[in-house]
Amino acid sequence: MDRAVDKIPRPRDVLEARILQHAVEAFAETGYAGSALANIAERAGLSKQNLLYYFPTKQILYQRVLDQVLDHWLERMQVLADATQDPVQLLRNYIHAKLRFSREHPQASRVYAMEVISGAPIYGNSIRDKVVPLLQKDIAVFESWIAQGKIAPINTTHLMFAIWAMTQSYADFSTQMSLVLGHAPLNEQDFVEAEKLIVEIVVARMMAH
Amino acid sequence: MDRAVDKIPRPRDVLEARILQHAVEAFAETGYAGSALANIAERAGLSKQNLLYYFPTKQILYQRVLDQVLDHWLERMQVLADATQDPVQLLRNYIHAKLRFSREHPQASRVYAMEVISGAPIYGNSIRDKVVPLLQKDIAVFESWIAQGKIAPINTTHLMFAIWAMTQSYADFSTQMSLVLGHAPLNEQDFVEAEKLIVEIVVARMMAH
DNA sequence: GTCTATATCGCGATAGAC
DNA sequence: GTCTATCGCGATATAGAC
Repeated sequence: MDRAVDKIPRPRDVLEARILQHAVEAFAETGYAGSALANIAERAGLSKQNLLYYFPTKQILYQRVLDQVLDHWLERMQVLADATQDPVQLLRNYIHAKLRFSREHPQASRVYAMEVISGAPIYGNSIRDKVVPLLQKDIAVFESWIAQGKIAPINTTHLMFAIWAMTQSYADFSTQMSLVLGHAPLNEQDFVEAEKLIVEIVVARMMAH
Repeated sequence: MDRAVDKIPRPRDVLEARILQHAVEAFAETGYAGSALANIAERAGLSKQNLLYYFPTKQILYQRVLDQVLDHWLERMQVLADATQDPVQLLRNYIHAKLRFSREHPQASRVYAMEVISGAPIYGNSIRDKVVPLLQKDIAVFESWIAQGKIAPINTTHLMFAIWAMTQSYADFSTQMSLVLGHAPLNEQDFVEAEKLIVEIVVARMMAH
């Protein structure tokens, strides 16, 4: 019976969600050490002391932020699991999904990127346990396609790195891209062009013989 | 006459260089706000107060670090300027040079990446004045190749973004790559495989008709 | 759960002797 | 140029009233 009640969002849940949302923004803009709890609390509309009631330490808040980022991302990246479609279409869907995430949640991508660039001092264990197995699963899918002769042989691990890098960069390096393109922020057309190019160069190699 | 004397590295120059070197490492590991001057000074073997004699403020030190990173990088990236070679070989050289930089100076790449991801709050003007013109010049080279019918038509700007992202990621995301590959740090063979794949997928598209 | 008040600390930066 | 000493600030975190 308690379970039934738990399904209704209590004030605590919505408040925690609001704090987490503003924490993502802050960490993306100024990093872990550069973000002040007082500033995050102010954005979320409560006192710093009150924020510490919900998240006892800064590090716990940070880990919860990354948990949410990762859960959200992993949920959206299950595209390759659908084995009913052909490789090219699956890869299109995969690139599309990853680019959409970069467009719709750039701050989430940036917080994760900064953690990895810093050597993942806090979140390394979770990356090893949650992200790496998923990447390896996707790499295994590529391998099976090659074994079945559906695509040309290729180094699947580095292909995955390449796809990851190209899609991720439209969130992480959007500042630099905007300076090159002459407008900010990146718009829908930029992402359409990006997807077109990434799909093209990846598919061109996959179909090569 | 004074000039002749200046060519001999004075103690000040070598000390500043040593400080900058350790500052790059610190900023790459913990970011701007997360790095303490006392820690950088300790790495370099002098007192915090003494460090502040050479670099009056933390921000000045940080900008000098980025200046050095960029100068070094721009110097190495003049590959496309050589118009005597054919496009494919030039592009190979370009990718090779950028990957070498990621391998030999990963910390430099990471400091720059974190600054860009954060929205370039401190170094944005320098990026606009020094990096963007260079990228646009390289993009113009691609355009000329297309105009001359040497390579297949393609969105050159996003092709540049793609090459940048793929090569850059071998410095910035090496922590995650090491977890996937099962060994750290990345070794020479990893970079050979990376270069092979990046060249393949880019060239495959360039030669497509 | 939210508030006021405060403890405790590390940081960047400065002053001044030598 | 290097040293000792210290200022002033902002940070995380805690204590306790309501």
